[in-house]
Amino acid sequence: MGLKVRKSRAPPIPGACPLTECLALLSGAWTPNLIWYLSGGPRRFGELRIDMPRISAKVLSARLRELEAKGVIERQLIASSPPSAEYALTEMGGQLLPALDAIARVGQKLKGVCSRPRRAVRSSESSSRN
Amino acid sequence: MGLKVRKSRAPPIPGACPLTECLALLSGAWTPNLIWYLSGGPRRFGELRIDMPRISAKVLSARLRELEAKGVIERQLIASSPPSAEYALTEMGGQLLPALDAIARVGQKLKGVCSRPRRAVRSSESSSRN
DNA sequence: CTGTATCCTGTAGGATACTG
DNA sequence: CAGTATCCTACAGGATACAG
Repeated sequence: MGLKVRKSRAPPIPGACPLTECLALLSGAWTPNLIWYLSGGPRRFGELRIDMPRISAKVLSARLRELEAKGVIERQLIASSPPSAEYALTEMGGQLLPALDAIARVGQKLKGVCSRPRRAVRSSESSSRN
Repeated sequence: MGLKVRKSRAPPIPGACPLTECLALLSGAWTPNLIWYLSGGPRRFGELRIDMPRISAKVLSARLRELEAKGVIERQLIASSPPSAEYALTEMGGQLLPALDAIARVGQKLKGVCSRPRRAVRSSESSSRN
């Protein structure tokens, strides 16, 4: 789809405009959405798969690794049974949100209405998961 | 390059988050930069090729057509010899700038410094081009 | 100069199957 | 549940050549 703000094979301009590098952080068709869904708080692998039904496990995994390597998100493995993993934006990742908000805002103005992800609290939030 | 916020084959989420549709406007590896360079005012085909040395004529042409079809930019053919064409952001296209600025701002904060495109006025600006 | 037409390649991402 | 490994395809984009 759209986001094709992805890691393009052909790097546009050497070191020209400031868009390039920042956009590189968002490369990958799913990356912006991924960050978007993490903006509401930590999220587990499986939950992200539900948030983005059409993403394949392979790609989700790859994007998460990339973003982790770039310092945009953090992974926390929870040793439990079944094992789970939580992903959350780092402080740096949070700095990307204003930009995504701006994009979303334009999207709203240009067409529809929508709000930041405020999904229900995880079902087992206050109960037990360990 | 980065944004690969491009036209992905696999549309992320059906109609979920507001990012998707707006990002679709920016699809294509060069699109964000293209809009960026047009933000400083009307620009000719050849000038854009200079702004983005590594883009191929084919792709530049394709992106321009797409953006024109989407109502983001306007094309003005100037019947002169040699013939020239000017591309400029439409009002709608201008609405995308805040978002791009936000992205650029984050890029700056995260790494370097850069400013909006303020290239020199076209050489023949005040001279003759009929 | 402003494009368009071909051809070709790299690679992002889906599907599926399997592991810890 | 949380991933990894393979395989495969679709398509974005570069190079080149040509056209108005």
